[in-house]
Amino acid sequence: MNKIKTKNTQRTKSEAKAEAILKGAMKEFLANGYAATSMDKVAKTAGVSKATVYSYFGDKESLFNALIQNLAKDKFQTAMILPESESAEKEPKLVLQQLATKILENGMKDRTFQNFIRIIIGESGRFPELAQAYVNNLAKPAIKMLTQYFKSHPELDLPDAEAIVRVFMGTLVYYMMLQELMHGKDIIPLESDRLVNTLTDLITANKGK
Amino acid sequence: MNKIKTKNTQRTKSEAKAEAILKGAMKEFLANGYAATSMDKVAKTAGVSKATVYSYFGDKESLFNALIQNLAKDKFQTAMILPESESAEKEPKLVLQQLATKILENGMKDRTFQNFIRIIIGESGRFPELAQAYVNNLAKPAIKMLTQYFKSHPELDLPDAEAIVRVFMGTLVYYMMLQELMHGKDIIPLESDRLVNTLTDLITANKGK
DNA sequence: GTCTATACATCGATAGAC
DNA sequence: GTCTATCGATGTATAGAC
Repeated sequence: MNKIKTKNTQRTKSEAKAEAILKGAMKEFLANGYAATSMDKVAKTAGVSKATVYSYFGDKESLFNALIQNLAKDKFQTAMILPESESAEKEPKLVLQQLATKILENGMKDRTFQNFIRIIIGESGRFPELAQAYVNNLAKPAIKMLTQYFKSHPELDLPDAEAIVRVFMGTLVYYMMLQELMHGKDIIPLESDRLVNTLTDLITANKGK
Repeated sequence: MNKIKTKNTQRTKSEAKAEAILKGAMKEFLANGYAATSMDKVAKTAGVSKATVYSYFGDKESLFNALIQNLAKDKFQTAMILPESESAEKEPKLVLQQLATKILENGMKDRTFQNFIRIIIGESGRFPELAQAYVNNLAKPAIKMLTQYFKSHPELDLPDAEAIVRVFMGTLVYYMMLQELMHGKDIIPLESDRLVNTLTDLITANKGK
């Protein structure tokens, strides 16, 4: 039991240091991108020596991989918002409006998340596995969840739920991308309410046949 | 006249060399990103010495700026496809289907264009002016053109043409991004025809009131 | 004007002290 | 295990020959 305790303490210490390194790596990589981030900077920001960084993560590429996989699996999982439990009884148009508004609100203000998206896309050519980690851990669950919602509301009369989900998500992502990531807010302004209203109207219009 | 001729010849030569440098810079920057591209590599790919590159473009940042602005203004302007002139007489649903299909076809196969998008987004935090050049020269004209089309078809009964355009473009861009840029093709497959059909159906459904 | 050669800083990674 | 010190390679940028 004493042995176990000691072991746990050691592991905790190690994990604490590994976490400090990951935290420093996050700040630097998200701010400067992969190539422009030096291991010296990561070590200094993490408060350890460069040799310690290497002893924990092997090399720069492995550290970057560990960081991004970690962010995709843990940190930004919360970016996916589920329709609340009471939503089953509410009007679909209202549920979708609230969902879209929440997604936009969360995404438009979170600079860290925006930098995460920037680096994932920017490095998706050179680190395809990291882009796929994003797809698997963030995009795919969100799509599945929304698809399930649409399929559970046959009164919406949507013949292709999977495709509708892409319209829904694509509209919101493209808006965040143009207005925030690409700094288009003042060049091509558009109120988010107009977008959300138009989008949810299109989906719930019911084609009146 | 002789003087002028000489001057023109000189300028042509200079411009030819500047073009060669830009061509080399394009290959390297689009393949490796900004930070990971060295001026040595650019010079070698362009077939000139490094000093010549610096004498033409000052420093690395200026060269990158010149290149991306050039690509946004000239090379990828063609990525924007106009509805054909006869389209005024055709069914809107058919026009939109053909337009969406064309946009997807052009975007999904063009690796150079995909790398251009990758670097624009990836560097949009550190080079906001370049992201805005993309918005001004590529996104904004496309949006304006489509908005004009929707406004000229009142029978579609679209209360907010600007917002509808964002839905249209966003759906297509998000699809290209997930399937191609982020290598999600095999993880979350979806036939482009289903997407295009669903999208154009939504817009032309006419709400049957 | 265009080249070669080089200055000077910083990179990723490791050896060796403790 | 974690540090300091340092290696060789490579980066941006420029000086000087022609």
